[in-house]
Amino acid sequence: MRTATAKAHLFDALASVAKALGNGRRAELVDILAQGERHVDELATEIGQSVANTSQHLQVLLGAGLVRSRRMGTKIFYSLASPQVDQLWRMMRDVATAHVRELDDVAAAYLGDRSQLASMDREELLERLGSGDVVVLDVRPRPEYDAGHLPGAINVPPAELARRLSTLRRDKHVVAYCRGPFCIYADDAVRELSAQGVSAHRLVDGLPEWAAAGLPVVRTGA
Amino acid sequence: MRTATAKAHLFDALASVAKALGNGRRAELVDILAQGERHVDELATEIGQSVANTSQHLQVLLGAGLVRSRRMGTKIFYSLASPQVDQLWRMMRDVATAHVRELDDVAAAYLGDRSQLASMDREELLERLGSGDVVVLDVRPRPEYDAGHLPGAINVPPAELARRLSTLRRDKHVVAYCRGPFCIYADDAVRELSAQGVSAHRLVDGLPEWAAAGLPVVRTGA
DNA sequence: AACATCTTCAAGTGATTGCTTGACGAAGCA
DNA sequence: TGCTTCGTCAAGCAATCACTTGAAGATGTT
Repeated sequence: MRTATAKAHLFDALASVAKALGNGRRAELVDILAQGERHVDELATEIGQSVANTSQHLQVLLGAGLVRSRRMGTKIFYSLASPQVDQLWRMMRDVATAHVRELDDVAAAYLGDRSQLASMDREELLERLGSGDVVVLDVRPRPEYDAGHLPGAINVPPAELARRLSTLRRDKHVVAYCRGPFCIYADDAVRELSAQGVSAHRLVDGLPEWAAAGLPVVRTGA
Repeated sequence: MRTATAKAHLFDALASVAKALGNGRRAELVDILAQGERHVDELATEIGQSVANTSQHLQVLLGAGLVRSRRMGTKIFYSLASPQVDQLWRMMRDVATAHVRELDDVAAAYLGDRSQLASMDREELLERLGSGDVVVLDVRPRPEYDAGHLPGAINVPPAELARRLSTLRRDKHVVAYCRGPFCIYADDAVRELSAQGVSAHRLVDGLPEWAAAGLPVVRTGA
């Protein structure tokens, strides 16, 4: 076939998207950027890597076209190139959940035992929001909350969990959410609240899934 | 964070799916397996690699849980682990189409200029199928046709194109399809037919997209 | 202009990847 | 039992990857 190498190049180009996503640190970055734009320094802290290494991972994502960057003063903010990328990331997670052998084990090792953790899905939360006896807790870093959160949600960043949970009113039912199904922040909040005798549930999904379902999202600035 | 490495392991596991897809040869394999199960020897020929190398790529896909294998006599057949994997592959292609810079160029280098090529989408084909003046041509290797094809489609494997196209009846309108948007077989057929003065169109998508749209598919054996 | 902050770049490292070659294992057939 | 076919395994090699360290750019502030 005259075009054998051309065909190879084409499929290499198609696979380049997966190649860019095919690294744990870059997957973490995409998971964070699915919440909204962040600058390099924050991202480096979030994924526990050096700024230089984080920057290089971001260059790889940039090269594959999965993210954009824009400069704001000395900081450079990265964001997903489109909602399509978020959708791809979520589907990849679903496939991993369904098909990757060791996923249950490593998830349990990180998240702990969720079987004792009260959870709630979107439908139930929507119902109970109407009755007004529910407080929604956004357990993500401030910039992610600002970039978009559930209507009426209160932000309690993970770093402030211990300090602020005790000040929460105890007469209402608490539903906590964070980044998504593999994010531990809401788990921690629910465990802490339950230990204090507060009725608390974990929303099974995070903000990206809520937004992808076409449900309303509030932006702090706007 | 006590769980920093546990978190890393979790995201490594999630990224393992993308890692498995992140190679051009493996992407080709998935694209072929999306048509139906095939054995190693055929797959090696299709992607133009040695059997040993193809086998190793298949082991990687197997390790990530993206494919299954079953032995039939001396042959071992591989297939996608679930329709979800096909869906992921299609979404990845879409993201690449939208975001990978050089994709247009490498696609053009392999596929040639499609702007002069008459094409037809699913809706139009469905309409015209009712009127009965259309012949549907399945331009894929025989095993893929057998694994599932459009109702009433005639199989003309790529290797037999030149020999069989001239025998086709010329009083009907021909619509050719193959594996999907980046498959060249239908292009070749349409070009050849057009050169012979036969009215021919290329279905914009392939069989997997047809099946994913919930449209009827016929299996040869059943 | 000098300095501080944030990010990228460049070079170097050990580990992994993609391919080759040749040997080995498993099933079917003579 | 020996032969054939089909696929995997093992070793080896060049190329790439993920991370580190230290220097260099770019912007904003003093």
